Amino acid sequence: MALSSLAALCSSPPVSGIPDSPTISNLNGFSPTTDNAAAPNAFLRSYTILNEIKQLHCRVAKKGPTHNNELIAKCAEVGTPESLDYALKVFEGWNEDECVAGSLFVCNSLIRACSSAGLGDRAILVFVRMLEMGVMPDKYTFPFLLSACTRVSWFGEGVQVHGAIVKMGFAEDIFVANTLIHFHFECGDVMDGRRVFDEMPEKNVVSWTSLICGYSRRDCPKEAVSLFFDMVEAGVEPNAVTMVCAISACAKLQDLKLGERVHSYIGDIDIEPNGHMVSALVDMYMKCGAFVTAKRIFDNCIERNLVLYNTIMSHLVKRGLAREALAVLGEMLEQGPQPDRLTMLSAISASATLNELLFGKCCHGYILRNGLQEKDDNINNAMIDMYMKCGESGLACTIFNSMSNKTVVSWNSLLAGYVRNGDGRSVRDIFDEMPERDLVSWNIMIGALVQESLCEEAIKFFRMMQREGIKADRVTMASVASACGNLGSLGLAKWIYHYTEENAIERDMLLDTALVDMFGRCGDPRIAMQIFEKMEKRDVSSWTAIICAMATEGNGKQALELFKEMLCQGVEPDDVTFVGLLTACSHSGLVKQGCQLFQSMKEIYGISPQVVHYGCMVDLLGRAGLLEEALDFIKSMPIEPNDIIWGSLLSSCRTHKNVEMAAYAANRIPDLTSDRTGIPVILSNIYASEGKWSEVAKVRLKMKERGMHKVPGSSSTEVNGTVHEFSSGDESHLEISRISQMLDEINCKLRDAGHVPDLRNVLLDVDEHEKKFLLSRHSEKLAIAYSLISTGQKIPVQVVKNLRTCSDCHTFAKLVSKVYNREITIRDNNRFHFFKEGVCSCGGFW
DNA sequence: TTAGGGTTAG
Repeated sequence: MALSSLAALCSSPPVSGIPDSPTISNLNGFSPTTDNAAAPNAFLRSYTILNEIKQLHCRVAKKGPTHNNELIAKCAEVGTPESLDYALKVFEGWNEDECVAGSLFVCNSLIRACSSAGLGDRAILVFVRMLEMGVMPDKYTFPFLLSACTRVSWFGEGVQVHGAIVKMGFAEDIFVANTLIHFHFECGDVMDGRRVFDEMPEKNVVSWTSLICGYSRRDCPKEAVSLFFDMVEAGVEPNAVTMVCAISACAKLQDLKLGERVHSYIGDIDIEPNGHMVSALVDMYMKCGAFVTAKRIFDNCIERNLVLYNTIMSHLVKRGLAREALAVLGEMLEQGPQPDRLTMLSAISASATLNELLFGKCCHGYILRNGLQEKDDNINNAMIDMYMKCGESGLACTIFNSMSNKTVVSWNSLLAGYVRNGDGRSVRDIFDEMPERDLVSWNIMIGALVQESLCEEAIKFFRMMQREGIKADRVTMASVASACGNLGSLGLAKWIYHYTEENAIERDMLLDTALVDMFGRCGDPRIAMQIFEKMEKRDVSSWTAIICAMATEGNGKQALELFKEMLCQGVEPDDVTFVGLLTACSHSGLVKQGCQLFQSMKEIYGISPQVVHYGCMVDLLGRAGLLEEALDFIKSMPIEPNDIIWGSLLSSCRTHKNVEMAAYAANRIPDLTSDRTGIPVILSNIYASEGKWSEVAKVRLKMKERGMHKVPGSSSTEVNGTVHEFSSGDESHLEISRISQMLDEINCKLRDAGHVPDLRNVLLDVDEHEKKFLLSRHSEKLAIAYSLISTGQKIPVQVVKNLRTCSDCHTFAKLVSKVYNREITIRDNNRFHFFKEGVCSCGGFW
């Protein structure tokens, strides 16, 4: 469809770069071209009246000044800026002789015309001038005048007008009071507006409607709908305008049931739905998620006006149905009405979603030819976004630089574009350069840092944002939760959760899913489950997050149960769901179930396994000790196994102490220098644990030659909000003597309980006594000992380790949990271990 | 004479 619309959208084919400059034909303000083509009758009428004005002007010149009143009234009737300018000039030249009967009518007409044309300041000038000339305003003057004040946001002047109304005794006039309600609500003075309504001796449908509309527009849609029912109760019958206001309030509340209830009144009171009402209904049903009803109302409406088209288009784009939105645009281009700036806003947005650069450029051309960008910064902002999404940062910058009024949205669009296109340096420069930063700017930066896995930096930015007094929202908190999940700090996770509750941050599926994921990764699957269970709506990401939370906990059975429930609820799994499921099986030794799931991925769900899924399978078989099967699986893979696959097999060889296969796997890794997986370290550890020190020396020499270093083991634990970090054999902690004493006490108790240290975990060629000492000072042991001496009996010990925990530390933690009756959690670089009463949740699968 | 629908960036 996009291409068929191109011809209609472009008067000339687009060229590379920015299309031609605008050419707006202008004939005394009336353009006989496209602008008036949609409303030929209105145009002809205006044109006829303009001719009449010209004739009148000739007569005035001949007959003298008294005909000026007639001239002004005619110009006001035309209502264009040019005719009004002319009328105002004539009005300025008024003298006292011309204050004849009928001048009040002329003044009122002129004020009304200026107000309608958006020339509120002129309307007020006319009012001042009429007072100077001694023409006394009447009850018709004030609604026009207040309306003018409202339109140009001259609230101070409006309040003075209110004073004049009271003094002159027009306050009880129903028309004047209705306009006052509207005026005060538009100013934001809800209380004053309400007072006017309450004090009215007599109210009509317009009074109620003004109040309902006022509350709705002032972000009090609940009150608006409640007033609608009060009005019905009071026996005042709603009209079409009331219905539009009430429907619009339901749309703001996104309350489908309420919307349907209000909608039903249209039938009850037998109002013929007009264009305004249809647009409001379509908008309401779309905002309430009733897409089918909205579409049906749109399809059934024969006389589709501009606003209706714009409403449906913007919602289609928001729902990701960009092609359908462009199909609606195609209909408009064929049948009218002519697209305006809001149509083009949606069209640009659709082009951006679809990556349709050519179509986006055509929209740009149309916008320039019709001068739509001149009065609307949003259009330029949307075009910056569109060009950025299409990867054309140069064109986006050209528009940005050409803008005389760059708003924070323009800067944010540019910033988000650079984040998307991966230019990290520019991102920071732009952020620092921004004259003003709002919530969205900070969200873009925090999101970008999380995307780049710079999670500590993301948390720092969040703190900076708080210091600057910017209040976080659900988007901020979802990014922060994601950062925290990567860091694995349960203390921070709890703080983040508490922060969202304390600050009443609006919760949605995105934030809830991020919180579930965060608690899963930070080792509290119980809280993850509590949040998940309370979620009203869950998509595939939410289900995947809870499945992964169960997987890291080692609760494979529950992960599989959740998967079943997810399928029952009609949610289709994706590739990430299967990573969670296969990991869950792997961590729980559910080999058979894992193999079945892997099989079903392609056969039932049509998802082709990627290298990550093959990695999970190698892990699943390897952990269960099925090393030969794992090797056969690798050999049968349809894709080339990478270092992660071989690294996974290597890890299993370490656990199950198969040195020969480890050497075989290590030799399959094409380039040991691409050390993302710590493969040489694992290999040297395997040799060391078997006492093959000459092999260890060879691997370490290779590592040294290639400039690679073993990452030292380090564990951290959080005590009273402070993170304490320990490396292996670390003696730098201020309380090291107490920690050592505690470790000695623990070791005695464990020895009494029959524990024999597994010295194969000491990867250095030293004597047995030294080995025992080194083993007793592994970083996780130091962290556990410190936590035991610094926290109360009931507080669980939480340790995060950067590498995989060794078998001796694992046994140590199990026994400590029993002897000291304390729950211990260790999150290593692979999974969680929950120790309680001498048992670990991993069941030996690590 | 008064009151009404659609708005870009994370």
